[in-house]
Amino acid sequence: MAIQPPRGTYDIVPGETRKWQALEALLCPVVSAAGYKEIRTPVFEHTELFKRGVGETTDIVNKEMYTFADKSERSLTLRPEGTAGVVRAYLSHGLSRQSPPVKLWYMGPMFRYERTQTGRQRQFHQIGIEAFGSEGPAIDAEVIVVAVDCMAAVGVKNFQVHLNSIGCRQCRPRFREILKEAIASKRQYLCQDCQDRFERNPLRMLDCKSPACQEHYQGAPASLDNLCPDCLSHWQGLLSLLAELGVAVVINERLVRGLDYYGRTVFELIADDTRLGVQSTICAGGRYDYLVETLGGPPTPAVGWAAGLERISLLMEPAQAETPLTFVVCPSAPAALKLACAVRRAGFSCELDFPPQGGSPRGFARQLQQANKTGAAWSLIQGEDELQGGEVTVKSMKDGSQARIPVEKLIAFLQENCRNGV
RNA sequence: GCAGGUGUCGCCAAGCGGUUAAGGCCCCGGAUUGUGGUUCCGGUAUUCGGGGGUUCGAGUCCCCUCAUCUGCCCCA
Repeated sequence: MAIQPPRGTYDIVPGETRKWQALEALLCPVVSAAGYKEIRTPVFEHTELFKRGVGETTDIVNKEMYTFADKSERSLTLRPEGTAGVVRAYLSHGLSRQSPPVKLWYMGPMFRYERTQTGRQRQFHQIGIEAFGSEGPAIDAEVIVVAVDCMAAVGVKNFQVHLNSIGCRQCRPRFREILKEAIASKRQYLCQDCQDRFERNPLRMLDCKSPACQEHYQGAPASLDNLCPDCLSHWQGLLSLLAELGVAVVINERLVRGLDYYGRTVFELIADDTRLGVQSTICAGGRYDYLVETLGGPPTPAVGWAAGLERISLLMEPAQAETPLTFVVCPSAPAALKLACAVRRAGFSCELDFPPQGGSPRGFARQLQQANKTGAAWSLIQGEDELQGGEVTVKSMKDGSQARIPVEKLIAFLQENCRNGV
């Protein structure tokens, strides 16, 4: 084939759209039940929003953004994640003046200029929730439980909840220094990336994938041991709430997260499944108490997460094909369409035959063959005879039994014999 | 940005320098112009991702390019 979609993008074709519809249908009730309201924001924003929101030092901003100038030379960027835009909208619409907490959810495409591989593409989809205005650990716990419930709703089972606290404005700078001091003597043995991180973002050293680096970090100080009293009590409060709620967590003091705006609680849902390729994180989030302020709003504590729908989709079974309930078999195109429309308006799905390109109308047997191919449960046969007498023959495609009834009784017949529409 | 793998019909796939490019599925048509699912018959690639080159001759060898996959980095 000559014509391809751009690298990293893909079409969701009819065989797969059902799965996506199912994903949305399954997830939406979970977040709604928890009181989150859907918000839809633009897929592109001012570049500056992401630079300030996500952080200048992050890879996302440095090398992964789809940035372009519009015809008025404004610098715009296809959103690489959802939180910055949601916070912007939250401020744009004065939602910060609503009684807290303000709880929002979103779902849609995100864009990151990366090399593609299993579980990673340039246009991908996320669902996420954000809770603004509550500081206590209870809202952290709720947010995490909603994530766990979402996985249950879509049938994803093999995952762990990794959890950590990386401290706040008070204690993080101090911890950063403690960490640097502890590592300083080993600095020359670290990988190049970690040597850079040492200056720019020391915490990121801790989740380096290099086994050699990890060796050197054995026994390195953990943020959990260096929390200020407030952060410590928040952390302990969260742990006991999650225990109370029966959410098993793995305390992972190496968990840091890539985005600058996180503080205190950070967590990831990590799946163990080869279908994800080398990827494993299906949902990630945390607290970002300074982001609203950073973007020009009032100081507002906030916590949320985003989950990758493609990755979740990889863990789900293929959806069942869609099949019409009935299929009209009739030599007269106008009569066939008329009958099909009547059936459809009564709430039953109905298909009929259309001649292929360059072909002549299909004969009786061929139309029945089409009916069979679509998987229809019933054929509504209206040949010359039936048309004459204002009748229709209803044939079960399952057992071949059939009955000839007046057309007026067709809807009643379907209502009686076919329970749930479809 | 880096490292490997792959690219022959809508899908799977043979072919590995020599006249007209297997096969299967799907699709289309017929056997069967009022009864499907089985079966049988027939049809569908001037062309092998694209461009150069080597050769009497290339899908088959070489070079470049594009796309795709897997991994690194990073992330959902």
